[in-house]
Amino acid sequence: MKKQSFSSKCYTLLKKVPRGKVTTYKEIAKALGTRAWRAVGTAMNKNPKAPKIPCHRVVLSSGKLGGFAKGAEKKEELLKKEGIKISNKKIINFDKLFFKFPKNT
DNA sequence: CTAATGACATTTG
DNA sequence: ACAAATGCCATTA
Repeated sequence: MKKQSFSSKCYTLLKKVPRGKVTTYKEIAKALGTRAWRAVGTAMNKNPKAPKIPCHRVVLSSGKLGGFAKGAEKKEELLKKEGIKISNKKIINFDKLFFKFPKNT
């Protein structure tokens, strides 16, 4: 397993996101050194490790929730439980709740 | 290998 | 500001 699939890297980064914070597909892709936001979302949809990965903490770069395999409504509820305030499917204090990945590990 | 798909992002009207 | 159209990259058939 020297080189995991692109999706596996996304899950790894996602697990690094602390509870109560959120990240965007674009940031993940950028952290991986790519521009495949699309592929990131596609990878999340597969979500082979559903409860193991906080996929519900990933939102659109616009600050909106985006989509969710179990339903966007469910995702909103989960984020609210994390302590995140949401209004009209939009995250409040998004820039404050936004978790950015470190450049060097 | 080629074509189609998708939990997105950016630009244009 | 919002909606629609276009572009993007990796995965799947």
